[in-house]
Amino acid sequence: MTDTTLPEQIAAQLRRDILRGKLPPDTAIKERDNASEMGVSRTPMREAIRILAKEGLVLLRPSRSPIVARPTVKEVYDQVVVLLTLEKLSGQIACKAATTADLDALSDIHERIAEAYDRVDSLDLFELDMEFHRKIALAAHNEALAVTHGDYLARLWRARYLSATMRRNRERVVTHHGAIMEALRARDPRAVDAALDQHLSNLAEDIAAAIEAENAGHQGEEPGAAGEKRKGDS
Amino acid sequence: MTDTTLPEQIAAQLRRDILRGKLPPDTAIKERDNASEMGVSRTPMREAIRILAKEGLVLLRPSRSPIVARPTVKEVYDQVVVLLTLEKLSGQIACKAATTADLDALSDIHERIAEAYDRVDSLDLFELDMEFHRKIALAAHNEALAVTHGDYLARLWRARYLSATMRRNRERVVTHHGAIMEALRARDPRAVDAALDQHLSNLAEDIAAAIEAENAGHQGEEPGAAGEKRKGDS
DNA sequence: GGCGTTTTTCTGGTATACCAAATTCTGACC
DNA sequence: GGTCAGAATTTGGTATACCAGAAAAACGCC
Repeated sequence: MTDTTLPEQIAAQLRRDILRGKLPPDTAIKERDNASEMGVSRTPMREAIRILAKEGLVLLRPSRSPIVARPTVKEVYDQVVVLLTLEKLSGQIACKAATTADLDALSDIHERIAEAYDRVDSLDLFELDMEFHRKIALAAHNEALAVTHGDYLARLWRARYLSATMRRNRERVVTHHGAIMEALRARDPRAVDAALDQHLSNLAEDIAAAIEAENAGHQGEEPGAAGEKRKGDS
Repeated sequence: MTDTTLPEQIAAQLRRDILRGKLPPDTAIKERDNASEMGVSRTPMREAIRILAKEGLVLLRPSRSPIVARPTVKEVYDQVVVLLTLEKLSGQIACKAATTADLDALSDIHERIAEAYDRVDSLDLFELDMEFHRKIALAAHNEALAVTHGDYLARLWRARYLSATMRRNRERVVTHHGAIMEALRARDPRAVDAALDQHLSNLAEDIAAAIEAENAGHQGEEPGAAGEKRKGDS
């Protein structure tokens, strides 16, 4: 909350640019240029970059320009594993700790997603989906868990955005969300576990496919190569 | 670790001060004063404070001096729950992914702890213990998991340090670590799960007791900013 | 003509000066 | 004497100027 802080605003703007593809992977984020371009100073821009670095969207290198991260399939998959674990933990705790208000809020988001799925922009839809998952973590009433879970959600934003853009699975998403909700309302830990497992396992596959597709496309520079750029095309 | 970056150094220094009690909870960290006191500028001090804030050691308030965090019992307990979950996940994955080199490194730390337990300073011992748990996460070869797990380890440093200082449990710690190691060597997921569960559940109790004890008598804070003086009774 | 060295430049790191908001102290009025 | 308002001080937020290290380009030597 209190997202009126300047570095947060800058970070949000950059985040959208990255997610929308305006700043593709490997793009250098020069704090000086970006700062003057956005009409702010280097100091808040610097902090904004750190925020994005913490989220894993940009990669900080010593004595080098930060660049937009190009996560490997394994990295993303590993992150999904952690996200799945955290969300399952949230579900388990939520079976005991969730209030009816929590569950109602979850239902509300669920219905908004079902209603808006075919209508809104992918990115906006994504914020809704993220809100749904965030509410699950919130329902556990464990702040540390909610924060860390939220961090992973943010980190996986781009990957999930890619997967969601390349093939929207309305039925699957809505059905899965419904199953999760039902299990939570029944306060049945095993059912929650199963529902989350299925939902996020499918997500992992989609994301892996999306990342593979994206990385297959650029085929140019890869990690490890020092100066292997446009050499030899004269 | 080659991260000799200035903000990291400052953060490390402040971290030790906080853990050692030189900066007790609720102490204001005025970036201006601290900066000039340590002979650096506000900029790196500012970043250092952000690092500690991310670790949960200090609390950032809008338009107010950051203060050393005084976590409640519930907050710490919640964090232990997450740590336990992450470490159990690490153990599960490590049963398949760990190399013999990983396990050997773990054994090495284990023996160093057993050998040094009654000899070294609590804080130094703690870094060893932390290294043991970090190695477990490392053995899963999942970077995101290792990083997040490491974050929680760092966040719980102070609480674990308090608990370890107030009552050292040599037998328990060494025995538990041994059990974890054996289970990992056997690559038996269930045994690993049980061993970690037992170890960290006990830890949770100890930590809760330590935090409660500290918060119970926190009205008499300021037992000496630079040195610990037992000026209570007698 | 190729390769090594030097110089130039670009970039992030650090220090400092300025600004705005908030808290607190003080003084006046009720 | 208590309380509220205003001014000054404190403190974090922001902008900018300076510095050091590294990459790249250009020049010169082999």
